[in-house]
Amino acid sequence: MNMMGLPRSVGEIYGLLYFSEKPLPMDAVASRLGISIGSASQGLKNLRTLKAVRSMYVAGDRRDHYLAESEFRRLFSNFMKDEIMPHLESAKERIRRMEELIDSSNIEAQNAKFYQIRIEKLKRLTKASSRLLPAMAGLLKL
Amino acid sequence: MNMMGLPRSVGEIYGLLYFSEKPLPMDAVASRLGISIGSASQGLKNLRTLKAVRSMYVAGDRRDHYLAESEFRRLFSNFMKDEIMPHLESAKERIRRMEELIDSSNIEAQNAKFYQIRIEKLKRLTKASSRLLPAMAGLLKL
DNA sequence: CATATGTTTCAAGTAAAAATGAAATTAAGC
DNA sequence: GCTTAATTTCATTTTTACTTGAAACATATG
Repeated sequence: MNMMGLPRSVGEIYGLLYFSEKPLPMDAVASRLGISIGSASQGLKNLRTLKAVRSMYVAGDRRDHYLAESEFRRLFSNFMKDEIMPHLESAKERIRRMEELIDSSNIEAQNAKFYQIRIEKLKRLTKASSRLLPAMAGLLKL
Repeated sequence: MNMMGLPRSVGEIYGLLYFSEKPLPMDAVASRLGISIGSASQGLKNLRTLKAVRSMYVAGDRRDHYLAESEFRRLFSNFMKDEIMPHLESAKERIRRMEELIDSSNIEAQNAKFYQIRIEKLKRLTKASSRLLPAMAGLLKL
């Protein structure tokens, strides 16, 4: 979770649900972890957005009950699609703009050459990432 | 850098050096980025630890001069080796201890079964990660 | 060796992120 | 449609992370 840029508490919520056979209502999560229901609500919202948990109906109980997505392969591929890929695309866009800037401004030939080489490396990196990262999800045969 | 758990300023230092043909002394980095020399010193220390920059001697100048490592493949594999792999190992260790705990404590058979399945998934994840992540560095032919 | 220049360290200050708690909103059950 | 339980939202507080600046340390040079 830390790697995914989420607070510790969100990791704790996921961990609790991952090791719970029954779906848990929010108040149980909050009291078990000793956090406020406000935090629990926000944390669960984050996890729902990532599709790392889903809420389900439990007969005879008004409360939402939460269940962890336990297929890491699916977690990973969702995260890739929703978080990493958009970043990569915006990186590509920024690199493109940088390139234009260098072409249009009158930088000395030697410096321009250097910048172009560095930009080329960045382009190769983003390209390789776009290729490799989605492939990884496929390789994760868990 | 964010993904690697480093502050923005460290990313800025690396970015500046990445696009500098000449190695830069610390005070140039600090003044160019508008940060204190204390921050610059710490940031460069971080980057040196990651082998993302190296300092070099420049004739006739007492100051250390810094140059960015521009091979992403090398950056990636260093990061993998020094930061990711140790984490993975400690994760494996924690999983092992969890397993022992379940075996030794008298949990009802049905629950124990559930925990074992979840732990099995974690083990497969760490195993796959140990296999895939280093392989990625090799695939990064940039 | 003394001085000046460059660098690191770290306590204190500042900024950013996360948690709380209570008010607002939603919706279930009667 | 009213009541009440459940949940969300958000201003405030708390915590954590980052930056600064000054002192300590290191090292080159005369």
